[in-house]
Amino acid sequence: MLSLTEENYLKAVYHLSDGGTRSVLTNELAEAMQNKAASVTDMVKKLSVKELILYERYYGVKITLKGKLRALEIIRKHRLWETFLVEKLGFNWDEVHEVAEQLEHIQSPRLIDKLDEYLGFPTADPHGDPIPDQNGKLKSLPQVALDQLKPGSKGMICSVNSNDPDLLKYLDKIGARPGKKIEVLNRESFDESVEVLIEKKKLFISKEVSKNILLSVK
Amino acid sequence: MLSLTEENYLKAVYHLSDGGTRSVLTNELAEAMQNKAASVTDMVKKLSVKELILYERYYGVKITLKGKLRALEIIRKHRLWETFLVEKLGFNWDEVHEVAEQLEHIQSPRLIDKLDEYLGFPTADPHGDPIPDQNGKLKSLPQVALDQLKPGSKGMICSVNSNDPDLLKYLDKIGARPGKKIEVLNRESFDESVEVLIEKKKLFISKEVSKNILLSVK
DNA sequence: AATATTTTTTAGGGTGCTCTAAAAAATACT
DNA sequence: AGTATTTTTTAGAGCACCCTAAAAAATATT
Repeated sequence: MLSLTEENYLKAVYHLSDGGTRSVLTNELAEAMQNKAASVTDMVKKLSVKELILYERYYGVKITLKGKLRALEIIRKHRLWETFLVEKLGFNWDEVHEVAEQLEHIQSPRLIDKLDEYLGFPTADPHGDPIPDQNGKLKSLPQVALDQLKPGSKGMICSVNSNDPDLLKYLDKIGARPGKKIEVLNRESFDESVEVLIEKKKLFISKEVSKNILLSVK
Repeated sequence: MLSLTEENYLKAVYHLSDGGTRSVLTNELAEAMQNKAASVTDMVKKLSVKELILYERYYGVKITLKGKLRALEIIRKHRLWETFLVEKLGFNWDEVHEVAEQLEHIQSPRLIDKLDEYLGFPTADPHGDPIPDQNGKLKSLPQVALDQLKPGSKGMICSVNSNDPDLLKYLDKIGARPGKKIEVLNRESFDESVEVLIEKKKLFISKEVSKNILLSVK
């Protein structure tokens, strides 16, 4: 049984390590959790006793298989709740993150499986992020960030790599939602902004923003 | 902003005082919260500073209007979630209490209003208990416990005054669910058990159980 | 390579909620 | 009324999670 705080730390480790690929440093985790480094050191020791992460003094942490599965359970809940909020309750996709952060900690395997069924076993949440199944399996297509694509490329927005409400509102306003087709027209050399075509409308997207838009390309 | 613990204490005070009618003693609250009396004393001091209850040393606590409204918000959330679990997710009415105890603490007025709307603004939860509206108003009909009724009386089960899963399962098994019509046939003098008719079936209900079945009678 | 800087850890402390043991107040008993 | 019992409160302490300040280790600079 993990405390709410432990769950949040574990999730942060998972995300910061890109799903267990990289090691995560103490200060990164402190930044993400909005805590001081000293507090992080305490917590990672706790999680490492529980074998959810591997902790080596001065070298940060790696998530274990056990920890990864536990983190994926939480992410599964988060993304199912987000889907529920948008699909059933009529929330906008840019308004659900905060509430889902609370709902993801509800403890009841039955609830989450029933919710999954009620939603028709969705494989992606409203932001396009894949929803892990009961076993923690992710159905993820390869994704490329918009700032990596050459002019001429076409693809579909499949996820937005941010929870910043302002960014999400902005993307919503310009029509850059998951599921939308997008074509890269041109890249300006002076600021690396990119000109794209979304639903027959031309628009410019800054380098900063384009890094957060993930596409699937054929 | 109340902590999870404060919310639970406040709710207990509301329930134990029958909605603010009676005073609640420290030991009652300790029993209800499964804590020691000393811990209760600490907490009631906190809640009384926040003006949610009136606390007088050695004489227990009374809930204030402010406290009552706050408690009703939590109860509203609890009952709306229970309704959701039964109506939408297909839970049985005897399986929802525990999960609703968690869900009731989710902080998001928008969520709860949307949920209310999604459920069609229900006025009673699956146990027949009234759901407070946004202003804390309860739409409650006068209710009588089954053990108070004379043979010959007819009524409808409108709520079951217990969260004991075993009792709820038992009532579910014998068909004594909220909404069911019921007629009192006879009362046995030796053990005060009562013979009733539910959906054309005769059955005996013990004194203990009959105290927890609340009816509305014409 | 020695020194300066940055990162991380340790040490010690604070708050929220819980406990036990002892003291104080209220209540019950003779 | 005076004593015994029950209830409640106070005092002091523990655990989870957070902090600051100082020490230790790693890294960067000259």
